[in-house]
Amino acid sequence: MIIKFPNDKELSFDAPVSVYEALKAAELSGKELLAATVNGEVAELTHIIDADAAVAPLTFADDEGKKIFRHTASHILAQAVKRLYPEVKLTIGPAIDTGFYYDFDSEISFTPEILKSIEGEMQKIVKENLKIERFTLPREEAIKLMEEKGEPYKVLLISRVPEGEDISFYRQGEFTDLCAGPHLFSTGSVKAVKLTQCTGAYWEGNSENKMLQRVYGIAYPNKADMNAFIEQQEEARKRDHNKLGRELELFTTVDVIGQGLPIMLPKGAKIIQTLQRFVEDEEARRGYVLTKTPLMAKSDLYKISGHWDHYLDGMFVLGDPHDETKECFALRPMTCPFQYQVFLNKQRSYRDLPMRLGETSTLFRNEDSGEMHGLIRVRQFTISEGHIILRPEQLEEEFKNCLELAQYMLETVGLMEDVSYRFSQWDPNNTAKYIGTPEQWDEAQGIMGKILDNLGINYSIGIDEAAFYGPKLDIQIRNVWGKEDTLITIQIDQLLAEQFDMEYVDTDGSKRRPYIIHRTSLGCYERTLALLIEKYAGAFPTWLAPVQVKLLPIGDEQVPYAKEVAAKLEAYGVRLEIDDRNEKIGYKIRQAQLAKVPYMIVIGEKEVNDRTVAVRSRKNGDMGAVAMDDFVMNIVKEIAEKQR
RNA sequence: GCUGAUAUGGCUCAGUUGGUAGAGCGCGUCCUUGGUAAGGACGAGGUCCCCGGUUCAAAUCCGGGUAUCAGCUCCA
Repeated sequence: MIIKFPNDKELSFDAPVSVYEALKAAELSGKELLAATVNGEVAELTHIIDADAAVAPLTFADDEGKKIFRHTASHILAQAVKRLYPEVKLTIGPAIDTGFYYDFDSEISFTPEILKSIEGEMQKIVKENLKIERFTLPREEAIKLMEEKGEPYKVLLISRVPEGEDISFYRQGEFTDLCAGPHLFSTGSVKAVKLTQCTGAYWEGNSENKMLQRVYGIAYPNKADMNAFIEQQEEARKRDHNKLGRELELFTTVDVIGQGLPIMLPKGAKIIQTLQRFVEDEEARRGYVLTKTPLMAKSDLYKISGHWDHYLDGMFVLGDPHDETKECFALRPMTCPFQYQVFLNKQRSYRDLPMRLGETSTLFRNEDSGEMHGLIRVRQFTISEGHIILRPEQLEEEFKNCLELAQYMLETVGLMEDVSYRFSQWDPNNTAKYIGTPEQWDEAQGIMGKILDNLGINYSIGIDEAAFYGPKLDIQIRNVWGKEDTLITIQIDQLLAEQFDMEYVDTDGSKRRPYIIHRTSLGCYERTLALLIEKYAGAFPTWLAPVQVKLLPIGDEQVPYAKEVAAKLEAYGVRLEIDDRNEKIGYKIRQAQLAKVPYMIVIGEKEVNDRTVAVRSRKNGDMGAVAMDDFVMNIVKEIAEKQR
């Protein structure tokens, strides 16, 4: 048989060989070798090759290599836990993007000290350099083995494997775990390992199930790589909007106001106002008309829309919903049913369509108490909301326009490069969550899928991620920690139009049901601000910066000229501050730098006499003396063009 | 909502086995200051998250809230 290798070697073997032997023969068995691919399939080093094949080595640099490495680390964790706490029940332990975890069912909770001791035991197991051996058992024997070992979760997992299939196990030293693999050759390769935290996690991710203890860890082939990762995490922490946003005095929270209800401080409010004006102006340019609808309504409205049946838990209800004799209100969690009343105001003709309604809309959602997070997840937020009511044949064109608008917004604020798309669909097995028939869902999803494919959007599919009334295109943004959140969503809805009995008179005089696109231009401002803080580490582009220019007179004598420069800038709407404190100039500069102001102007005697300003830009450093009028015109231009 | 942790002046944190609080930065006044993490002197500022309990005595121990953080679940 002939084996091909990526280094263009082709070797011939007379008898079956292990992957390791084959790679060794091809001089590809370096110290970094972790596993391999055989004809593209991941394989362990002990895997035996008995036919022609293409074999390539896998190291930690490969995604698959990382996965195998981390998964093996999770087995070492499980082994260490079983050594120290034999009564703990094992469940599952996969590799994840940043490391690995293992879920345990344990009576005692793993405190940081316990984690430390488990980590110590793991290091022992690594030193012991235990061989990791795979073996299989028939189903019945596999169940017997796990029953003997007292692992009920493993028995459950095996019982789900189809009859007749052999079950694979991995043994390292005294420890045996049910596992599909693959794994490393031995425990000795995991040179650097650290347990990072222990938290609760539901068995099988279902909040009805028992809560297990999830131990998270990271693992690397060497200490240097691990330390580099830890350092990188610390850097990310410095950009964390929840920390930086408070330090830069953009927002704060107050106990007595409550969870998920941030206070926008003047600087944060200024950024949001800038974004909001940008969005509203751009929408007006694109044919949107402005609406302003109430923040609350009687339960009657939500009963028609379906919110009362499908979203009641998410709403703040004012009054007693069970008292029929009194009016009951609820704060709005979405704008749709309110804005539809604009369309319903009079009889509509096809000539009115598409009707593009835009509103800077404040919404209220009663999130569970553990869900709130900085500006990312809040209970009250303001979104660039809008609904387009249209004829079916206008759907594709309008959808495209919505996407184009969203992309233009993201491009302008600088978030476009962190974007991914998710086509959020309903779950036909979870019909209680949704309104409408399977036929209607198939239709709406079919249309949306076709539009997305026509546009060439590279999307993932999220099952059971749809809104209760229709499918969504969610534009996801990755934050500093690599976590994804939905920033923008564009949805196709035919069901709420039906609930509200919306119709228009078509060209032939017949009445037809419109389609509706729910969409946002730039998502909700709180979340957008959070992502921007992290994106720019607080150093916003000039057009967004709450303070665009800081004037730093060197002494009292220079203050009048500073005020003259300020007046000139302010006449053009430039946002500025004058630091006229009695401090050394170096100190003032330092303070302005900490505040991440885009431009600072040091004004000394020379500048006053020459009618110039000594400009120091955040981006370009010391720019020297510039004629005052030139500086004013340049910064005005930069702001107007929204340069980054 | 669930699991775990945390809560001390504006910020970052000390506070030893329970004996009613400290530092640095920041803030204010005055002096001094022409250049990138810090000139000097003086000063103000704390219901030690809240409510109960134990105790002669609670920032410290216990219970219940509230808020914050990490994760799960849920969501823009």
